[in-house]
Amino acid sequence: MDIRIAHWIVEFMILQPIEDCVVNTLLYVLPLSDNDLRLKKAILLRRISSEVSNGSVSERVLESLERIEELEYMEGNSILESMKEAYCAVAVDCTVRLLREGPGKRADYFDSVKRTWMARIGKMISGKAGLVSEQLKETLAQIEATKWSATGCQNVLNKDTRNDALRLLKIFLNEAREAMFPSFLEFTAEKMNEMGLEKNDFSSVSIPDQVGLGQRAASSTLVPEGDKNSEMPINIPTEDGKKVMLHSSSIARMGVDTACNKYDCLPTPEVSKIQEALKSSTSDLQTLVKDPLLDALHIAETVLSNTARENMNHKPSEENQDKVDAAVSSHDNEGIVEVQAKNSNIGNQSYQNMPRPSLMERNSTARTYEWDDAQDRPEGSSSHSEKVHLPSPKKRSLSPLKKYETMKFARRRKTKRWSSLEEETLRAAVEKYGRGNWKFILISYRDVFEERTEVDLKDKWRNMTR
DNA sequence: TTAGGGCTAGCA
DNA sequence: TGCTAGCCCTAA
Repeated sequence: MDIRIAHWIVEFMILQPIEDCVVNTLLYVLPLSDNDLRLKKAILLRRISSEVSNGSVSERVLESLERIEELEYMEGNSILESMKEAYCAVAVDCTVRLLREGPGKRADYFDSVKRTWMARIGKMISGKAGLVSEQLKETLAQIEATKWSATGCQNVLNKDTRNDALRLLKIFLNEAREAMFPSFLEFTAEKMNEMGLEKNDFSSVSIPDQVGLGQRAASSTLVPEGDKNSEMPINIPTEDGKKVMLHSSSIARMGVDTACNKYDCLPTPEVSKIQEALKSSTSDLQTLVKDPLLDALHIAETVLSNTARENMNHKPSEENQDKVDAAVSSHDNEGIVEVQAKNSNIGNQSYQNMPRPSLMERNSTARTYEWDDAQDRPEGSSSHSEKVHLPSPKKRSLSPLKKYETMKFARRRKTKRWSSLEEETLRAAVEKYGRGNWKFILISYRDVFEERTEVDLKDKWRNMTR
């Protein structure tokens, strides 16, 4: 699948109220680029949102917030105040949680204070990171004081830090989602609706390869280096038969200013100059280099005509074995089937008295040819000396010994019994996702079904339900 | 990718 | 020898 399409799908799905395992599966199976900062941010927000919906707050949320802060910094965006507050509240809750778990965890608490506050946040303050607020500094001082004061500890314990963290995280998530534009798919659908396009018109929307990955965000920093001058349009047909060209940068601008609806490729003098230079160098190249395709076509025609002539002059041999050899040496598949069928009928009497070969043997016998790049024609052969020779592979029959070697590689997998864990997982997965989604189930529980295929899952379910 | 027919290895 | 779980092949 095209990476751009994968990004559009992930970006759209990640904002939908669907289960995390579906999102995880999408992230696992779809080809994703590492350049789309917007998509990264969406994934991090989704991760935080999942934790919040589960009512849990962990240091993973802290890490996600820090990574979002890095992305915002890379995009040149300012940090939301709600994000700073949420970060502070999550840090407090992560630390106080250990204090609440009893005296036995007191050592862990001080360790957490050291890890979460002294190291992580202290480093951020010294580095002037965007998440640092006055509130955070004050909280740091209070937390540090609890290390030496019993009353300080009690004050911290009296606070409902969990709810504070969850509440502030929710506020931040709402603001962050509002700050982000609609997903590309939603945005495109909305724009097409505005243009009065029918649903069926989507099929006629052409999306060229050069359209960037998630490049519709406001900041031009989302466009990877090197792609900034290579924007290609998305052609969207309108009701009157004309086509509206949406450029990735234009789409980005539309995200900011939807009143702007006329777009073109960066009409700067520099771009025009480069375009002219490219056109000039292309024409120079065309005059210097002869297109090899024409020669290739000519050679192909010659080979085809020679082959046809050769087939017309071919005389069938008298012996049956020769018929088989002819079939083997022929490049015409229909010829192979036909002559093989004849041969099997010819030997039918003796064949009936023989034990029936296994399916594997039958298959390997029927297909026991191998490709050989070696030229089979003797050097200096007068009949072929004037023909054009291309290094094409040829089929040749194999000796019985060779057949056995080939069969060895097509041997059955060793039977592996299903463990109770595999059976239980399969049963639960079918209950959850339904029968028939074997590939999806396999990917979702790859760690359980380590050496299984989707067909194995299907077969096992068939056995279990017999 | 899935469904279903058919084959095979392993076991009682 | 018969049964069956697991595996393979092929059509859709």
